[in-house]
Amino acid sequence: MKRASPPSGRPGRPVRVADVAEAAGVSVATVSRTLNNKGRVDPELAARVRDAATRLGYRINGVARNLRRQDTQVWALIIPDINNPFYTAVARGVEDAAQEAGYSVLLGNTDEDEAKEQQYLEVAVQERVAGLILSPRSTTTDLSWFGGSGIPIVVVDRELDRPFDFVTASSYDGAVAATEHLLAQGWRRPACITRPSYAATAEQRRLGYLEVVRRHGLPELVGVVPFHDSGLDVITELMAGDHPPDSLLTVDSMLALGMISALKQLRKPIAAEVGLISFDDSAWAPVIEPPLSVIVQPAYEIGVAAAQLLIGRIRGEAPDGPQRRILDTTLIVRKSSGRSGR
Amino acid sequence: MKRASPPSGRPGRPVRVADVAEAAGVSVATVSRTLNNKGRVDPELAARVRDAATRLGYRINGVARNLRRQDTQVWALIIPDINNPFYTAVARGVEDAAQEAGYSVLLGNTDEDEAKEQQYLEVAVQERVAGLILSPRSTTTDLSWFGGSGIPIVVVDRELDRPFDFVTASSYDGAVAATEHLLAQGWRRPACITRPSYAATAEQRRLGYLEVVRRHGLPELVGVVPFHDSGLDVITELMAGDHPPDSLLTVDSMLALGMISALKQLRKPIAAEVGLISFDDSAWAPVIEPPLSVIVQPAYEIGVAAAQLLIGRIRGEAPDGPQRRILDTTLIVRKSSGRSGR
DNA sequence: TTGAAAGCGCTAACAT
DNA sequence: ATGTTAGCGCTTTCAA
Repeated sequence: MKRASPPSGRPGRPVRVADVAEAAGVSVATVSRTLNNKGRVDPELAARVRDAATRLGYRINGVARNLRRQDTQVWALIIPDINNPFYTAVARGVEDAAQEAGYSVLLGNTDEDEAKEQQYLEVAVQERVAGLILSPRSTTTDLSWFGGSGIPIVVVDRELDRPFDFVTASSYDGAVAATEHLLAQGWRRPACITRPSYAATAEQRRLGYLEVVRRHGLPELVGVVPFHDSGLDVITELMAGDHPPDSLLTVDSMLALGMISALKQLRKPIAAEVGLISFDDSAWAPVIEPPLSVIVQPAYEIGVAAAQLLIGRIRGEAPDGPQRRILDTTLIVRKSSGRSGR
Repeated sequence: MKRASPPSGRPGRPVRVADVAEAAGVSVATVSRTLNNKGRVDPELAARVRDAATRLGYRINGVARNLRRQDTQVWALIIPDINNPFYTAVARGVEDAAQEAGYSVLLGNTDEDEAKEQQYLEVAVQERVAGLILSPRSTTTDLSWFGGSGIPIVVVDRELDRPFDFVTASSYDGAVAATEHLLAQGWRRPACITRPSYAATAEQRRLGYLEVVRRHGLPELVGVVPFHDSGLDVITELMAGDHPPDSLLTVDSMLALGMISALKQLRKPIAAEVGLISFDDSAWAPVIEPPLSVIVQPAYEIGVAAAQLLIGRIRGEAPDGPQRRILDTTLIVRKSSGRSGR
């Protein structure tokens, strides 16, 4: 099969500025200036250039431009797992805002794996991305070597133990509100089903929960579920123990699903016998029976805010110190957290 | 705040091969050869080079490498919407396989918008990506101009009307199986709730459904729901009509959720009064009441297969003509499609 | 306003 | 085995 190639120019090879220049009868400098709308250029010449460019099907070589300009139009977005609906939404927010500002985004999933995380960071520097948006695996993720690259970083969702621009939702407040809501519904033994504490958000939620139960002199019931696990074992054990919880706060939607299916298996009807509320809303939450009460994080907006901070840094318009944007969570009361059938 | 910079080298600027060469007391060629494991190089010199590189914190400039090699390590993945769990899974498959083969992926969401799609295609050529994986908005998406770029393309999920490497699940067969399953359960008036026909998969599913109802001499009940709509209006109208369906086949999970919530509103209990089966499995499908019967597409595997085809093309190992990989769908019978309470 | 030419950082052909 | 150097395609001084 013959390889298609644009008219004129070197056969089988992409068209270059030089080809356009030749076709338009001008110098490469004029072509560059025209196509970039930089400096003054005679309207007539400009027209000839544009005409030649479209005629030849010229597409600028971004790699060469980037090398020359010492700059790229690409961001890296490194997150734990795009399959988690929360991160999916964050990614959309980032992507939409990036796109609008003329950037593209390289996506990396770390799967809570430190090696993968470092590998993606490596790619980010090598590709000389214009900026990085990172949701670190752990509060202690190593970015020391990355600092020297001069690439601006915005941390999302999970905080680092070093100061960076940072966007997240108020996990602590959300957990406090959720726990208090459970108590207001009449539950007396709420438990918090959470993730390993190296994830900053999970830890904040546990702390928020703890604050409330302590203040009320209630027992501290915490179940820690590894990532990529829905928590069946943990809840089964908790329920079988001497002091089973009467209600549950889960820190992500996967855990909520895990609890729903576990409680069904344990024949503990939700709302009737055990209250349930979870972080993160999703399309199915209002549809299931009983509808799931949730604390919503503005995930899309978190992504957008991160993008905006990054743009500020890239343009050098941002203030010197690290900036923080803590977005509010919202409590959406549906049926699962209520106390019915008693 | 002073900008951190690595020891030695030009202050405040990234370390280059030349800096490493100088520090190691060798030529740039030797540095390049060492770091790329190409050609023979004296072990002692190699050691000095590696030492200097790590000492200076050298990170290769991928942009320069790409320009020189006329090649990149990046793919573009252009899909309708990463928020759709099906595409999320495809993206993970692509990303994992890409990563393993040493590529990174640039993500673009088109939102079924032709302009955005063309814009991302433009970015892909400009960045001279090594390959493109595309789920086109429409069977007629214009790729004529893209062909000349020489960038290999693999089409996923939705077929194009022109021949390209293509990976999808057998939508037609899946729809046939689902519809037959509905009939086997005793339902007599299955309807197909689908998407606009320019999306090739939706069209295949409608056709599969049609084949079965025609063969059985049953009425053809089709509701077409625009993208980004859950179908409440369509189902309400269908149910209020003279010939309401007694069961539903939906072509994606968002539609399934739409039907579930619509049927609740219409007080038509699922399974008891109307059967439901949907394309695409999800984490919530087995958990809801009644558990949702589904036709599963191997979404992750579709992504992986697309990546493999792409790698074959890039390496020039693939056969000349376009290749097709049609992966099987699987029927998972749960409760929603059964006929209970009658 | 336009053009000539340097040079971004790297690899690879060529010379040693 | 090692070094020298051209050149990838572009932008941007600088000179005309």
